[in-house]
Amino acid sequence: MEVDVNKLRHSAAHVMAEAVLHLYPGTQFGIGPAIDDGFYYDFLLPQPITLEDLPAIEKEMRRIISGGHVFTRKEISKEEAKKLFAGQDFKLELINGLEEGTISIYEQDGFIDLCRGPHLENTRQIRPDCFKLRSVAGAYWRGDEKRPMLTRIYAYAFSSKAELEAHLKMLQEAEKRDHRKLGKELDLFSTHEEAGPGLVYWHPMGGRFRVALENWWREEHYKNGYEILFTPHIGKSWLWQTSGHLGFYKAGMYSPMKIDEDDYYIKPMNCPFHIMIYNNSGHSYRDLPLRWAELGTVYRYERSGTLHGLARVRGFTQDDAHIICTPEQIEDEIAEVLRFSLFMHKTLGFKEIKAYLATKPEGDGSVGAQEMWDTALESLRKAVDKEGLAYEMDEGGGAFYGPKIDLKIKDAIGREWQLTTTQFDFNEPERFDMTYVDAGGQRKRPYMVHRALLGSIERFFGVYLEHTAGAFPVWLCPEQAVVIPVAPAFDGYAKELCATLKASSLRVRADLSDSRMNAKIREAQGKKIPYMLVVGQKEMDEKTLSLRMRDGRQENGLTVDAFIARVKDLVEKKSLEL
RNA sequence: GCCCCUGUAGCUCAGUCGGCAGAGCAUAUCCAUGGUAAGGAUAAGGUCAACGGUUCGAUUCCGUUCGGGGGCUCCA
Repeated sequence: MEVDVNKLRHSAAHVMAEAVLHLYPGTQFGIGPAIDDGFYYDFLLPQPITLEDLPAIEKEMRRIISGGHVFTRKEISKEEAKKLFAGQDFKLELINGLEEGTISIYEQDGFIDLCRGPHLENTRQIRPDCFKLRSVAGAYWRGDEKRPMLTRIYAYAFSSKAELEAHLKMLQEAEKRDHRKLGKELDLFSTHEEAGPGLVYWHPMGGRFRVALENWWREEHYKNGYEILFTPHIGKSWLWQTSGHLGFYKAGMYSPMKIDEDDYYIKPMNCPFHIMIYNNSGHSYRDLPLRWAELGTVYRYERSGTLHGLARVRGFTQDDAHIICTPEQIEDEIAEVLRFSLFMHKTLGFKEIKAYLATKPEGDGSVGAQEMWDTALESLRKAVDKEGLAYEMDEGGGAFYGPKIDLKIKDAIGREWQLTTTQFDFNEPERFDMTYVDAGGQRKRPYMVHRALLGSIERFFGVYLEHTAGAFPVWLCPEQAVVIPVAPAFDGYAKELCATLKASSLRVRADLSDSRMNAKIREAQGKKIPYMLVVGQKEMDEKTLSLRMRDGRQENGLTVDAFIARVKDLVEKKSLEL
């Protein structure tokens, strides 16, 4: 029988709480909700527990489940609830936050928990083989780091064993694709604790990928009416004071360095520099829109515990741009950014893309007239509609300085990643007094929009490594081909072939090491090189090559020209095929 | 930053219930005339993350620091 997976997860969480209480009397209970792939429960335990304690909890859960206990709901008064949960400080706090008349409790096997429900009818409906305790983690009570740290136990749970197994398999696949692992295996990048954690070193092969990507990025930006800027890495405190960053972003910035009595800060963002260029001269409405892009490397303080491979680092290069335009232009400009972003994602092979629209935060901390927020939001909404994008609203999720729209892509194994972000800025144009002269000779305040399409080059590289499992499309491959002679006697022809291909701008190398051909093929397969060009007597005589592709397909007797033409065509089209 | 786990050769990992540290891959040298995912031999390679403590003796036990991993918070 089909059971509601959310009910199941939530019910299993209660069972886990009961099991934990049996094994660790005196435990205080936090909350235990259902999540995307299972559930968790937060506890304040009388003693620390580790991964090794999970099997015992799981066993106790199975014992409880097999008891066939009924989940019963009861509605009680606030007063009763307080009595019932006496000594459970977290529960009492929750109860205090609830309205009288809305308090319900659920009981199974004598274990009572404060809960809105709904739940399954019987513990037996939780199949013993469709959940699995995953991990222990610290989690602050109500996500607030000033509150006590509870112990959270995570679990996977699905309505069937098959689904659980499929999920575990996906996780295994994710582990294989882990960009940190692939980065090491393919010798693409590294970080060095002794030289500073969270700072990325791009190795030669990672560098080739980056150059190919950035060259394309620049080309497309010029095609799309952008200009490319280069700005300094540090700026005097005046700049950050004026922009407001020293007020609202100080925690993300590094301590200043002193140069000739002035404090200079390394940049966490590129925007103030772009504004300096804007304010360097007067502007007419005829100049607008201005689209100014920069692959700008910024540095931001991230707490040590949050650093993660290429996904969260302390120095990264944003594919940043600022669009400065008139109110009349804003709608077209936003639509254009979205269109450009979708074009890039699709070229890179991402098919599913979703938008998230964040609106004005509650309270009076935000800047900009209500009218500007409304115009901006309207343009964002129209743009997503125009592109036929699915979107979700994030009410109150915008920054204090403007609404934003983020795009998330789905990768090859179904995970979502945020790459593109587009944010209105009602703050800096004001603070820097940016103006243009309109058709009537009036000085007006322009709109400014920040946008990053790939987000940061570092994070994008990480995401793309996981998406492709390291098997990049030919146009982005650090090494597109490797020439493999079947024996040392053919090294000469291999070198000659390699030189010819290089002359045609292919990224290629000849493997003249003293390994045997089989080992060379294995090595090239491991590096996910798309083409292995095997050459021996026959190829040397005929001036051809034997082509082995990384997907295992093979074509013999290809002429050199035919091969070059084929690769050039794929590169030209940014094809995802081999 | 906080909670839990963790740190042995370039990489992946054994191991020492406290007694001078091991394998495979990679590297170097030599042998090998080889046709689509590992040919063979030899050698070299580690102050067992750092610092402090307990001990006759610590890589092993304890503590601190610094990394790494899973989370919390934040975000590109």
